[in-house]
Amino acid sequence: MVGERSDRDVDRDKFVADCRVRAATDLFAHTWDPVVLVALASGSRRRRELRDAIGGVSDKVLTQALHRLLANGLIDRRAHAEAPPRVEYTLTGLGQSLVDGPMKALGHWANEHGDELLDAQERSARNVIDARVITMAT
Amino acid sequence: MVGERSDRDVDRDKFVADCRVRAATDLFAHTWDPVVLVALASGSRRRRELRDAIGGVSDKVLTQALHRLLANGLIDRRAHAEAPPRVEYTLTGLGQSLVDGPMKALGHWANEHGDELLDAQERSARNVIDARVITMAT
DNA sequence: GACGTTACGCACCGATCGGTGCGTAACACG
DNA sequence: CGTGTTACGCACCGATCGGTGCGTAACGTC
Repeated sequence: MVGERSDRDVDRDKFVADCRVRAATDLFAHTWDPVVLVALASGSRRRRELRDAIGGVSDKVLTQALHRLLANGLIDRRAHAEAPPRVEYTLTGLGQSLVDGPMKALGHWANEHGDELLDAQERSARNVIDARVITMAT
Repeated sequence: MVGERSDRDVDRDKFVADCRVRAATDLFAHTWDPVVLVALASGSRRRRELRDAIGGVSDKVLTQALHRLLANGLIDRRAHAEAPPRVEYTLTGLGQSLVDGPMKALGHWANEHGDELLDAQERSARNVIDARVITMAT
Protein backbone atom coordinates (compact mmCIF):
# COMPACT_ATOMS: atom_id res chain seq x y z
CA MET A 1 0.00 0.00 0.00
CA VAL A 2 2.82 2.31 0.85
CA GLY A 3 5.28 2.43 -1.98
CA GLU A 4 2.45 2.57 -4.44
CA ARG A 5 0.95 5.69 -2.84
CA SER A 6 -1.18 7.62 -5.26
CA ASP A 7 -1.92 11.32 -5.22
CA ARG A 8 -5.37 10.97 -3.78
CA ASP A 9 -3.85 9.55 -0.59
CA VAL A 10 -3.19 13.14 0.36
CA ASP A 11 -6.93 13.67 0.41
CA ARG A 12 -7.54 10.50 2.31
CA ASP A 13 -5.09 11.48 5.01
CA LYS A 14 -7.38 14.32 6.03
CA PHE A 15 -9.96 11.82 7.19
CA VAL A 16 -7.99 9.26 9.11
CA ALA A 17 -7.15 10.30 12.63
CA ASP A 18 -3.41 9.69 12.74
CA CYS A 19 -1.89 9.21 9.31
CA ARG A 20 1.58 8.65 10.76
CA VAL A 21 0.39 5.49 12.44
CA ARG A 22 -1.40 4.56 9.24
CA ALA A 23 1.88 4.77 7.34
CA ALA A 24 3.41 2.55 10.01
CA THR A 25 0.66 -0.08 10.01
CA ASP A 26 0.88 -0.18 6.22
CA LEU A 27 4.39 -1.58 6.65
CA PHE A 28 2.71 -4.75 7.89
CA ALA A 29 0.11 -4.84 5.15
CA HIS A 30 2.01 -7.20 2.85
CA THR A 31 2.33 -10.78 4.02
CA TRP A 32 6.06 -11.29 3.71
CA ASP A 33 7.50 -7.88 4.47
CA PRO A 34 7.61 -8.35 8.26
CA VAL A 35 8.93 -11.87 7.82
CA VAL A 36 11.81 -10.59 5.73
CA LEU A 37 12.58 -8.03 8.41
CA VAL A 38 12.79 -10.62 11.18
CA ALA A 39 14.88 -12.81 8.88
CA LEU A 40 17.30 -9.91 8.52
CA ALA A 41 17.28 -9.13 12.23
CA SER A 42 20.08 -11.66 12.75
CA GLY A 43 22.35 -9.97 10.22
CA SER A 44 22.74 -9.42 6.49
CA ARG A 45 21.71 -12.21 4.16
CA ARG A 46 21.78 -13.01 0.48
CA ARG A 47 18.57 -13.19 -1.47
CA ARG A 48 18.69 -16.96 -1.80
CA GLU A 49 19.40 -17.39 1.89
CA LEU A 50 16.36 -15.30 2.67
CA ARG A 51 14.17 -17.32 0.35
CA ASP A 52 15.29 -20.59 1.91
CA ALA A 53 15.20 -19.32 5.49
CA ILE A 54 11.65 -18.05 5.11
CA GLY A 55 10.28 -20.88 3.03
CA GLY A 56 7.03 -20.66 1.12
CA VAL A 57 7.74 -17.32 -0.54
CA SER A 58 7.68 -17.24 -4.30
CA ASP A 59 10.66 -15.70 -6.01
CA LYS A 60 8.70 -12.89 -7.54
CA VAL A 61 6.95 -11.87 -4.35
CA LEU A 62 10.22 -11.84 -2.45
CA THR A 63 11.59 -9.42 -5.03
CA GLN A 64 8.55 -7.19 -4.60
CA ALA A 65 8.89 -7.30 -0.82
CA LEU A 66 12.57 -6.37 -1.02
CA HIS A 67 11.73 -3.52 -3.41
CA ARG A 68 9.14 -2.14 -1.00
CA LEU A 69 11.45 -2.45 1.98
CA LEU A 70 14.16 -0.65 0.01
CA ALA A 71 11.71 2.06 -1.04
CA ASN A 72 10.70 2.48 2.60
CA GLY A 73 14.32 2.80 3.65
CA LEU A 74 14.13 -0.21 5.95
CA ILE A 75 16.83 -2.30 4.25
CA ASP A 76 19.98 -1.79 2.23
CA ARG A 77 21.05 -3.63 -0.92
CA ARG A 78 24.69 -4.32 -1.70
CA ALA A 79 25.51 -6.08 -4.97
CA HIS A 80 28.96 -7.64 -5.42
CA ALA A 81 30.33 -7.89 -8.94
CA GLU A 82 30.93 -11.63 -8.90
CA ALA A 83 29.72 -14.69 -10.67
CA PRO A 84 27.34 -16.09 -9.77
CA PRO A 85 25.94 -12.74 -8.62
CA ARG A 86 25.93 -12.03 -4.91
CA VAL A 87 23.54 -9.54 -3.36
CA GLU A 88 23.43 -8.83 0.35
CA TYR A 89 20.45 -7.31 2.11
CA THR A 90 20.85 -5.59 5.48
CA LEU A 91 18.62 -3.70 7.89
CA THR A 92 19.13 0.06 7.87
CA GLY A 93 19.04 2.01 11.11
CA LEU A 94 15.40 2.71 10.45
CA GLY A 95 14.64 -0.94 9.83
CA GLN A 96 16.56 -1.94 12.93
CA SER A 97 14.56 0.52 15.03
CA LEU A 98 11.34 -0.93 13.66
CA VAL A 99 12.42 -4.46 14.52
CA ASP A 100 13.74 -3.53 17.95
CA GLY A 101 10.69 -1.47 18.86
CA PRO A 102 7.26 -2.36 17.47
CA MET A 103 8.07 -5.79 16.09
CA LYS A 104 9.71 -6.88 19.31
CA ALA A 105 6.62 -5.66 21.16
CA LEU A 106 4.48 -7.65 18.74
CA GLY A 107 6.60 -10.71 19.42
CA HIS A 108 6.13 -10.34 23.14
CA TRP A 109 2.42 -9.90 22.71
CA ALA A 110 2.26 -12.96 20.48
CA ASN A 111 4.07 -15.02 23.09
CA GLU A 112 1.80 -13.89 25.88
CA HIS A 113 -1.55 -13.72 24.08
CA GLY A 114 -1.01 -15.82 20.99
CA ASP A 115 -2.92 -18.73 22.48
CA GLU A 116 -5.90 -16.55 23.33
CA LEU A 117 -5.86 -15.29 19.77
CA LEU A 118 -5.72 -18.76 18.25
CA ASP A 119 -8.43 -19.97 20.64
CA ALA A 120 -10.74 -17.15 19.62
CA GLN A 121 -10.05 -17.87 15.96
CA GLU A 122 -10.75 -21.58 16.40
CA ARG A 123 -13.94 -20.89 18.31
CA SER A 124 -15.32 -18.61 15.64
CA ALA A 125 -14.26 -21.09 12.97
CA ARG A 126 -16.20 -23.82 14.76
CA ASN A 127 -19.22 -21.57 15.03
CA VAL A 128 -19.15 -21.00 11.32
CA ILE A 129 -18.89 -24.74 10.75
CA ASP A 130 -21.73 -25.38 13.21
CA ALA A 131 -23.91 -22.84 11.45
CA ARG A 132 -23.11 -24.52 8.17
CA VAL A 133 -23.99 -27.93 9.54
CA ILE A 134 -27.25 -26.63 10.95
CA THR A 135 -28.28 -24.99 7.71
CA MET A 136 -27.39 -28.14 5.80
CA ALA A 137 -29.25 -30.34 8.28
CA THR A 138 -32.48 -28.40 8.09
CA MET B 1 -5.91 -13.10 6.06
CA VAL B 2 -6.63 -14.54 9.43
CA GLY B 3 -10.32 -15.16 9.76
CA GLU B 4 -10.43 -16.70 6.33
CA ARG B 5 -7.75 -19.28 7.16
CA SER B 6 -7.97 -22.31 4.94
CA ASP B 7 -6.89 -25.84 5.77
CA ARG B 8 -3.66 -25.65 3.83
CA ASP B 9 -2.43 -22.94 6.16
CA VAL B 10 -1.55 -25.74 8.54
CA ASP B 11 0.96 -26.95 5.97
CA ARG B 12 2.28 -23.47 5.39
CA ASP B 13 2.91 -22.93 9.09
CA LYS B 14 5.62 -25.57 8.98
CA PHE B 15 7.72 -23.33 6.78
CA VAL B 16 7.51 -19.94 8.37
CA ALA B 17 9.89 -19.48 11.25
CA ASP B 18 7.57 -18.16 13.95
CA CYS B 19 3.93 -18.67 13.09
CA ARG B 20 2.80 -16.97 16.30
CA VAL B 21 4.24 -13.71 15.15
CA ARG B 22 2.76 -14.36 11.72
CA ALA B 23 -0.68 -14.65 13.27
CA ALA B 24 -0.02 -11.36 15.04
CA THR B 25 1.22 -9.46 12.00
CA ASP B 26 -1.79 -10.72 10.08
CA LEU B 27 -3.93 -8.66 12.45
CA PHE B 28 -2.52 -5.59 10.68
CA ALA B 29 -2.95 -7.01 7.19
CA HIS B 30 -6.31 -5.39 6.51
CA THR B 31 -6.30 -1.64 6.06
CA TRP B 32 -8.98 -0.63 8.51
CA ASP B 33 -8.68 -3.18 11.29
CA PRO B 34 -5.98 -1.33 13.23
CA VAL B 35 -7.80 1.96 12.70
CA VAL B 36 -10.96 0.53 14.21
CA LEU B 37 -8.95 -0.66 17.19
CA VAL B 38 -7.49 2.76 17.89
CA ALA B 39 -10.93 4.27 17.41
CA LEU B 40 -12.21 1.93 20.11
CA ALA B 41 -9.25 2.61 22.40
CA SER B 42 -11.09 5.59 23.88
CA GLY B 43 -14.12 3.52 24.81
CA SER B 44 -17.07 1.68 23.29
CA ARG B 45 -18.68 3.17 20.22
CA ARG B 46 -21.65 2.55 18.01
CA ARG B 47 -21.12 1.40 14.46
CA ARG B 48 -22.16 4.74 12.98
CA GLU B 49 -19.90 6.63 15.36
CA LEU B 50 -17.01 4.48 14.24
CA ARG B 51 -17.75 5.07 10.60
CA ASP B 52 -17.90 8.83 11.08
CA ALA B 53 -14.91 8.99 13.40
CA ILE B 54 -12.71 7.07 10.99
CA GLY B 55 -13.94 8.62 7.78
CA GLY B 56 -13.28 7.10 4.38
CA VAL B 57 -14.38 3.58 5.24
CA SER B 58 -17.13 2.11 3.20
CA ASP B 59 -20.03 0.59 5.09
CA LYS B 60 -19.40 -2.91 3.82
CA VAL B 61 -15.72 -2.94 4.61
CA LEU B 62 -16.36 -1.66 8.12
CA THR B 63 -18.71 -4.59 8.64
CA GLN B 64 -16.04 -7.00 7.42
CA ALA B 65 -13.45 -5.44 9.68
CA LEU B 66 -15.74 -5.70 12.70
CA HIS B 67 -16.48 -9.34 11.82
CA ARG B 68 -12.76 -10.14 11.69
CA LEU B 69 -12.05 -8.34 14.93
CA LEU B 70 -14.91 -10.22 16.55
CA ALA B 71 -13.66 -13.53 15.15
CA ASN B 72 -10.20 -12.73 16.52
CA GLY B 73 -11.65 -11.98 19.93
CA LEU B 74 -10.35 -8.42 19.92
CA ILE B 75 -13.71 -6.68 20.27
CA ASP B 76 -17.14 -7.34 21.74
CA ARG B 77 -20.51 -6.64 20.18
CA ARG B 78 -23.51 -5.64 22.25
CA ALA B 79 -26.82 -5.14 20.44
CA HIS B 80 -29.62 -3.28 22.23
CA ALA B 81 -33.20 -4.13 21.29
CA GLU B 82 -34.23 -0.59 20.38
CA ALA B 83 -35.39 1.31 17.38
CA PRO B 84 -33.45 2.48 15.53
CA PRO B 85 -31.08 -0.40 16.33
CA ARG B 86 -28.16 0.37 18.60
CA VAL B 87 -25.01 -1.76 18.56
CA GLU B 88 -22.02 -1.03 20.74
CA TYR B 89 -18.52 -2.28 20.00
CA THR B 90 -15.93 -2.49 22.75
CA LEU B 91 -12.35 -3.72 23.07
CA THR B 92 -11.99 -7.06 24.82
CA GLY B 93 -9.12 -7.63 27.23
CA LEU B 94 -7.20 -9.19 24.38
CA GLY B 95 -7.87 -6.22 22.14
CA GLN B 96 -6.93 -3.82 24.88
CA SER B 97 -3.63 -5.62 25.42
CA LEU B 98 -2.89 -5.40 21.71
CA VAL B 99 -3.58 -1.67 21.69
CA ASP B 100 -1.65 -1.01 24.90
CA GLY B 101 1.34 -3.07 23.83
CA PRO B 102 2.28 -3.42 20.16
CA MET B 103 0.11 -0.66 18.75
CA LYS B 104 1.31 1.82 21.34
CA ALA B 105 4.88 0.85 20.44
CA LEU B 106 4.04 1.37 16.79
CA GLY B 107 2.64 4.78 17.64
CA HIS B 108 5.83 5.74 19.44
CA TRP B 109 7.92 4.51 16.54
CA ALA B 110 5.78 6.45 14.09
CA ASN B 111 6.25 9.62 16.12
CA GLU B 112 10.00 9.20 16.30
CA HIS B 113 10.78 7.78 12.88
CA GLY B 114 7.72 8.65 10.84
CA ASP B 115 9.53 11.49 9.11
CA GLU B 116 12.44 9.27 8.13
CA LEU B 117 9.95 6.81 6.70
CA LEU B 118 8.10 9.44 4.70
CA ASP B 119 11.38 10.93 3.51
CA ALA B 120 12.58 7.57 2.25
CA GLN B 121 9.26 6.98 0.52
CA GLU B 122 9.37 10.38 -1.14
CA ARG B 123 12.95 9.90 -2.26
CA SER B 124 12.21 6.56 -3.90
CA ALA B 125 9.07 8.01 -5.46
CA ARG B 126 11.16 10.79 -6.99
CA ASN B 127 13.66 8.27 -8.31
CA VAL B 128 10.88 6.40 -10.02
CA ILE B 129 9.63 9.63 -11.52
CA ASP B 130 13.15 10.54 -12.62
CA ALA B 131 13.61 7.15 -14.23
CA ARG B 132 10.31 7.63 -16.01
CA VAL B 133 11.32 11.05 -17.27
CA ILE B 134 14.64 9.70 -18.49
CA THR B 135 13.04 6.84 -20.38
CA MET B 136 10.48 9.19 -21.87
CA ALA B 137 13.18 11.68 -22.84
CA THR B 138 15.29 9.17 -24.68
C1' DG C 1 30.75 -26.87 -24.89
C1' DA C 2 26.86 -28.43 -21.97
C1' DC C 3 25.43 -27.61 -17.13
C1' DG C 4 24.57 -25.41 -12.76
C1' DT C 5 24.01 -21.26 -9.87
C1' DT C 6 22.34 -16.61 -8.73
C1' DA C 7 19.33 -12.79 -9.01
C1' DC C 8 16.48 -11.17 -11.13
C1' DG C 9 12.36 -9.82 -15.15
C1' DC C 10 7.95 -10.83 -17.43
C1' DA C 11 3.48 -12.92 -18.67
C1' DC C 12 -0.42 -15.02 -16.98
C1' DC C 13 -3.94 -16.42 -13.26
C1' DG C 14 -7.11 -17.17 -9.53
C1' DA C 15 -8.26 -15.12 -5.18
C1' DT C 16 -8.93 -11.43 -2.37
C1' DC C 17 -9.39 -6.38 -1.10
C1' DG C 18 -11.86 -2.36 -0.76
C1' DG C 19 -15.58 0.62 -2.90
C1' DT C 20 -20.36 1.70 -4.82
C1' DG C 21 -25.03 1.15 -5.04
C1' DC C 22 -29.26 -0.81 -3.70
C1' DG C 23 -32.42 -3.26 -0.59
C1' DT C 24 -34.53 -4.08 4.14
C1' DA C 25 -36.49 -4.85 9.01
C1' DA C 26 -37.95 -2.20 12.83
C1' DC C 27 -39.46 1.65 14.84
C1' DA C 28 -40.05 6.88 15.79
C1' DC C 29 -41.85 11.24 14.19
C1' DG C 30 -44.70 14.44 11.86
C1' DC D 1 -48.87 7.04 5.84
C1' DG D 2 -44.66 8.86 4.01
C1' DT D 3 -39.89 9.91 5.77
C1' DG D 4 -35.76 9.20 8.40
C1' DT D 5 -32.39 6.50 11.04
C1' DT D 6 -29.62 2.42 12.10
C1' DA D 7 -27.23 -1.69 11.11
C1' DC D 8 -26.69 -4.45 8.38
C1' DG D 9 -26.86 -7.92 3.58
C1' DC D 10 -25.95 -8.63 -1.35
C1' DA D 11 -24.44 -8.00 -6.18
C1' DC D 12 -21.10 -6.15 -8.98
C1' DC D 13 -16.33 -4.12 -10.15
C1' DG D 14 -11.64 -2.62 -10.81
C1' DA D 15 -7.29 -3.08 -8.56
C1' DT D 16 -4.10 -5.51 -6.15
C1' DC D 17 -1.97 -9.72 -3.96
C1' DG D 18 0.60 -13.70 -4.15
C1' DG D 19 1.86 -17.91 -7.01
C1' DT D 20 3.62 -20.48 -11.23
C1' DG D 21 6.33 -20.92 -15.08
C1' DC D 22 9.69 -19.46 -18.26
C1' DG D 23 13.62 -16.70 -19.87
C1' DT D 24 18.40 -14.67 -19.17
C1' DA D 25 23.13 -12.57 -18.35
C1' DA D 26 27.39 -13.76 -16.39
C1' DC D 27 30.34 -16.70 -14.85
C1' DG D 28 32.61 -21.11 -12.76
C1' DT D 29 32.81 -26.55 -13.35
C1' DC D 30 33.20 -30.84 -15.61
